[in-house]
Amino acid sequence: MRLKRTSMCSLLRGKDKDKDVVLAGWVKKRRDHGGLIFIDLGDKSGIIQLVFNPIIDKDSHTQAHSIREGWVIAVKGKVKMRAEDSINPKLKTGKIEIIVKELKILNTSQPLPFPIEDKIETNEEVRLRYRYLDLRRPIMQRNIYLKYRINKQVRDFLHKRGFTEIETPFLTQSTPEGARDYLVPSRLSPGEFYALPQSPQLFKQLLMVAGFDKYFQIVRCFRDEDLRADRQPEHTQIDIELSFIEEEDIYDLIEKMFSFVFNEVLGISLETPFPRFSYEEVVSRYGTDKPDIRFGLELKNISSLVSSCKFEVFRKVLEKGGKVKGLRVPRGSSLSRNDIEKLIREITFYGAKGLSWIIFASKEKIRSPLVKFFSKSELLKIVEYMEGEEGDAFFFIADEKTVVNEALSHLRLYLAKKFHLIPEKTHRLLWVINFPLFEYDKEGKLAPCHHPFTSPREEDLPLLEESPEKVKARSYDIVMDGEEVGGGSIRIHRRGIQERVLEILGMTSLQAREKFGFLLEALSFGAPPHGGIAIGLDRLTMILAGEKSIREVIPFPKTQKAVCLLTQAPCPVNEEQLKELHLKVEE
RNA sequence: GGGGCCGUAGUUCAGUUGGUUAGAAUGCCUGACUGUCGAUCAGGAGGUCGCGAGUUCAAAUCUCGUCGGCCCCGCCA
Repeated sequence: MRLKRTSMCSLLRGKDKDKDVVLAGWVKKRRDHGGLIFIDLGDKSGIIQLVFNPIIDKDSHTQAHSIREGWVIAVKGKVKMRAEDSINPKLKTGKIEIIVKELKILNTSQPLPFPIEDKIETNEEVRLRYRYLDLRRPIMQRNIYLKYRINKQVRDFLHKRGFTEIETPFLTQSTPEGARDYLVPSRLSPGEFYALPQSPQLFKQLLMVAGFDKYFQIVRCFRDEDLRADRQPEHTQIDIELSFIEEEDIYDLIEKMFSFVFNEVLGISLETPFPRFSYEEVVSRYGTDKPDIRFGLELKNISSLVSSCKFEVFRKVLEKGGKVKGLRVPRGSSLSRNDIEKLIREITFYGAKGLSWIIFASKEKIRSPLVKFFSKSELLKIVEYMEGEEGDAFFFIADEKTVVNEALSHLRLYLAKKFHLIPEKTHRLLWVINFPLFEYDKEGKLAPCHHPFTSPREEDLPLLEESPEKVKARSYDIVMDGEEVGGGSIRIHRRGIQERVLEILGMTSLQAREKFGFLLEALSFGAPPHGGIAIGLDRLTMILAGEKSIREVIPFPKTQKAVCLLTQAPCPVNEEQLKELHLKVEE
């Protein structure tokens, strides 16, 4: 006989007393007193206590002895108020319990490899192998629901504003630049491959040419690059593109969208507009293009202060065109030599060769390796320039510009965590704008800062020829709590400029036509001015969930070696499959 | 490609200078128990010390290699 559930476990309350109900779910806990048996029954709503009493129903009580954690059962019973002294304030359903009259065991379970609860110390390896159990934990359910709610609010918001969700292909063409592509061999075209999209970039531009005007898609993107805590081979993007717009339209739209979503999902109201910083400014003040501005510790350039000092390290760096920058740690004078050694180790990963420091306990008590090279008044001058007070510590790095910035921005974050300077549950969003259009890569080649379809600023067009590195892009990043959560640009919509940019990037017109011919052609058929943005849904969810890894908000993520521990993908395939695809595997 | 941390019972960990039968907590199994909610009490089972080789009278422990997980650099237009 079938028991059809009448309520979710955790939705019952005192007002339901004396009701007959049917509940179904997982056995979370069993407390067997021989006579009475208590079982905590749980589902996605939460848990409720069942009471098995041999006097009420001998059969179910006998069966309940054999029930174990993780089993799936359905029960029919009556909602009863608990006695005053046996109320459990920890449960939403703690004032009531279900007196079981009938029990049906729907499934048994092996003993669980780890407890289904929030605070577990289990290895991630084990969690990933049994991901379906890991996902049963309330915190994981919360994360997945959170992502869904964000997803849903974004859709609602964009829908209300006249956007249309349009799909784009997953089997598409490999692009020469950017990240490595995931390739898919073609059976029907021997020796040829599709690529999984790194983003729907070109297709959404084509949709603008097609006149759809306002497009969005919540879409998977693929990149075959090495993984990190905030990077997975496939991630989900909120992809947006509009026609006949400018930067301000995007800022306005996205600020409204974030405000709406934050308010609907978390009840947080955001201050708009978000502050805007130029690329140059954030790099100078924070050493990175994705600063966390929830705390200070800003970088200061002391190059001019030390340009003629006795300290050779500083002088030589400056002679070679490098920089000396530093930051002030309020009340940092408590740092020990050991702590400082640790800081030095931290920055060496970023290529910094050394760290200079001043421990400014008081005007009389200054500890620093620089005392050998600087007079006391010179040191005080530096402290004054850094706006220091007694009890502060100061750290300086001298090197070429990028090393100084990267090392100091890392140091800044490290110290902020160490001194608990980052306010919890506070979010700060900002725009980074005025990026250069190009930058030089390691081989000294010009590469796009954003991507090769980004429009240069109109007024910089003349610079494109003589000094392309000075051209500013019409691109923008949105940064939240030190994470880049999105970025986009106004695109090039005129064929001539697009051809010119590809040429500057070192592509012959033949190569350009081969790879992007369809785009160039599309631009020549009345492409409207257009632009857009892509928001990283996983990163956004991660931050809002307060998680440190993107894997915590992706139901079935991959390990650092891009392996799925649950399914064991990737795996070898048989000869026949390879043959069909015209592939041979090299030993 | 490189650096760091880690791998011992189902799980989380301890394991001293290389030395007896590798321990603890929790989980699991059996039994007792009518108001528990971290139930309690009594008893019990459970180990390829990731894998391989080497050094040694003797290896969880030392060496080399290898596999796997995490963090990071490179990479990620």
